[in-house]
Amino acid sequence: MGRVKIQMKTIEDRPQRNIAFAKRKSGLLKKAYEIATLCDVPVLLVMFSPSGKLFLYDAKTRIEETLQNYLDLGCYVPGRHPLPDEPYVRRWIHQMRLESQHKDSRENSDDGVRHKTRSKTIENAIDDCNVKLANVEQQLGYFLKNPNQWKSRAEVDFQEKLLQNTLDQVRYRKQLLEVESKVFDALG
Amino acid sequence: MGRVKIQMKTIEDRPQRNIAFAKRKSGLLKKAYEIATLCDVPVLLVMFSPSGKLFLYDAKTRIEETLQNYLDLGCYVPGRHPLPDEPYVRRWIHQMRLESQHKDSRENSDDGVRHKTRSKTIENAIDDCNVKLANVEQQLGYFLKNPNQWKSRAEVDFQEKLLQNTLDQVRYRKQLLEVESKVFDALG
DNA sequence: AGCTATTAATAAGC
DNA sequence: TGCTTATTAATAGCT
Repeated sequence: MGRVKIQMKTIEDRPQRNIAFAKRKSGLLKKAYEIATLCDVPVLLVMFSPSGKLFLYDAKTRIEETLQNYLDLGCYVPGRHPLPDEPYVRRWIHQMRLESQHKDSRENSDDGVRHKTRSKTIENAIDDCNVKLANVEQQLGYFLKNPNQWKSRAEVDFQEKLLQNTLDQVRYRKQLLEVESKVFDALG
Repeated sequence: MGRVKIQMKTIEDRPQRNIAFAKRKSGLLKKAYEIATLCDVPVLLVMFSPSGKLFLYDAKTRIEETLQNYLDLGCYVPGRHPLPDEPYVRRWIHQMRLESQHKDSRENSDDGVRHKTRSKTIENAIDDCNVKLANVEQQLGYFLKNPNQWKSRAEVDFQEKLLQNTLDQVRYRKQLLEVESKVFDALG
């Protein structure tokens, strides 16, 4: 939508490409904001400029908003405020999860076919998934807690193995779902 | 850009909201594709429909392409670590984000030369950390707000993609460290 | 899922 | 870097 129609291929001229990125970046961010606002849905947008700079848009969910507020109010600057009440946060997160589950079970209008009636097998698979989730959270927590240790080779190796392990678990989960899905379709 | 101008607030009528989402989703995906193509930049777009269905657009990053060959499977390492401490993690993320913003305000080169000239410096390693930070934050946020959505195949796929991405980044970090190490040895 | 009247984004130019 | 404007592109309301 400019003076001329342009071809959809990489703009060779670097300065021109940077200009196009700058213009379209703001347009894309605006569109992301608009759909998130109008439709009340979570949206995440990650872009890198031609020079490698990171640009993020993250339409916050209630959970993140409230958690962020909680942190901003009392716990942002280390040492300036009492330590955060972690048990409270955990209870609260748990509550939000329950509400989210309830919400999901009520709404099903977009694609109609998302989940058929759930079998016992799939119920068990969900339990299994929750166990994996806890495991993943543990590992991710370790990963997040030790940013300073990314400096040494040994620790990077360790992080790599942890992540590989987690990835393997997710892939295993996917395999399970594929098999279960086939069985479920065959039976129903 | 319709018959009338609309207010930027959540559309209350559910069917209308779903229609708006469907239309704008395709528009946003197209825009994401266009900026990725025209400007040759990595773009990741994640959306959830009003009913919770996942939509993804992921233009391959250069880093992922480079590391595509680097895929040798690691071994199983069971992790025994304390539970993640969300408040601490979020404080840390917030702090890193502020530092990153401050850093960005000092630099404004967007000319596509940064990668080459600074590829082996500590400063670049810090940039790399900031990229990791953003991704890890998204992962943590996803884990926190979508634990119950691991039921569907699409979302497990998404988890896999996120984890693979993080793993690739750690491996990239390892490569950097190896190069730096060699340079250091060569100089001293 | 298609169709237009409109509004919105943006390619060039300044 | 940012503003202007001729054009193209997206989309709100209808069908």
